[in-house]
Amino acid sequence: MVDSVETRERRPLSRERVLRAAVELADREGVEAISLRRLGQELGVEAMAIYRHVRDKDDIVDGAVDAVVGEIEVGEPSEDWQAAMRALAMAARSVMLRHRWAPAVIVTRQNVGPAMLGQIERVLQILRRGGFTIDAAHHAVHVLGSRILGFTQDPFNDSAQASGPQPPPDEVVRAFAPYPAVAELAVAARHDGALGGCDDDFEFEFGLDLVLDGLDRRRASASD
Amino acid sequence: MVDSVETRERRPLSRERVLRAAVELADREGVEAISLRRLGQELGVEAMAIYRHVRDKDDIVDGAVDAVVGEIEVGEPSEDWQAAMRALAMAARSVMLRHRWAPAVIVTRQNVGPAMLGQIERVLQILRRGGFTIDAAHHAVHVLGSRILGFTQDPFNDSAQASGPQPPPDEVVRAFAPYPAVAELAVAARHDGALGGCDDDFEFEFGLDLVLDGLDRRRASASD
DNA sequence: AACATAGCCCTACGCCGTAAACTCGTCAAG
DNA sequence: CTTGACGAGTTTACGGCGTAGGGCTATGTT
Repeated sequence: MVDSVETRERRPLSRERVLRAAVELADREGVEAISLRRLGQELGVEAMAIYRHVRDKDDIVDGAVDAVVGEIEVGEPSEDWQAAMRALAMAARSVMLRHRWAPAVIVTRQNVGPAMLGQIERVLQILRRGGFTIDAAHHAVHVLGSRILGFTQDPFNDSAQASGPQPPPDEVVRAFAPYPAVAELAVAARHDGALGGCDDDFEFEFGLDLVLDGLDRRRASASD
Repeated sequence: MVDSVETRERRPLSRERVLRAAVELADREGVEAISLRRLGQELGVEAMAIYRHVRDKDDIVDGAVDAVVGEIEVGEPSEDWQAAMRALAMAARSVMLRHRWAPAVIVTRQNVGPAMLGQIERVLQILRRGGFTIDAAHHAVHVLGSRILGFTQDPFNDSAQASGPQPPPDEVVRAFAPYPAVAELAVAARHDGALGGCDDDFEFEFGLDLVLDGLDRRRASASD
């Protein structure tokens, strides 16, 4: 006897499948359209079934965002760091244009998924290979992240803000094992700032002055 | 006979009072805490009473955001445009630090309230007085807006995206009457870009190159 | 005195996220 | 062949959400 329709066409659910559906739904109808009932409907399943594969709704949204960030394609980076960063930025932009809901969501959440960490790693490697000091690279990530790349809300926020008992350096290194440049930065960032994290005020003024300088240089340019 | 408690201590509601309560509530418990029932509770009133003074919930959130933007204090701007912009940016930052929920919300919404328009107007005046061409000022607003000032998602988006029948220039001018520099820009922006609005791609690359240039100049600096 | 209006309340509807208990097919151990 | 555990999915229920629609009352106007 043949399998019933239900049995045949219901491939088992999975985190992957849930997140993919969430991204597609957000692409079609905006982030607000993401709800468990709606997602279940989209997947041919009751809403609560989704909880087998996902912690809660935030986990879905964070996961969808990280999936989008993961779409940013990475070729072998050019030798010239500016060219490499430019290529990465344009790749990021084209992805964000495919998923217009994503940037706004990224800004809202401070959660940093693996794909995002991977991109930060890539940026740091490009910069360090281009001759940036750790500090300079750190500031560069802040400036690039928020506006240009559409990700980052620095990953060390927790250790920085909490100011409670900080994990020992080697534990930090282990947590960031697959991301050596990020780990290097994480350790370096603990030595200076009073709280061991980023000095937000400094990063803000760094970016501000960078922009003001750049604008001054282009002040009189009239071409569009 | 004395007034009942209800009659005496219930000053009439007003849009002002609702928005102020919304800002305070968001400051205390985050934007998500803003709900009509909760707001009513906060104001000593049933939820539905709020609808007499406000269109809907989005109107409340947009209004709260604009109220926050309106908190940015503006002294007489310095002669030096860089100093003036720096002062404005720092003022904006200090306000945003008082209302940490605001920047993320601003990014989400493309609604531009009067306070926000007023700030854009101020920025444009500073820039034009500093010798910027209209075009250069336009690009500068884009670069400054999203990261540094925490507002702007350009105000001409509608006319740019819609690409339907555009209102005649004089109508645009009238809509922006209290904001002469904005109006000037709005008219200028219609002459060039294929769609009569901003060329998003250009703005993106402009900001990108500005940042890359600036970073290159600071590449080797080691101080934090 | 008659009525209009403003300001607020009440009820109800269809959404939402999620806790808890259920069903049911699969499969290994006895 | 029975039994029992287990995992995936379902069902039900709860409290909260935005808001449409209508009702009540106090005040002001004529």
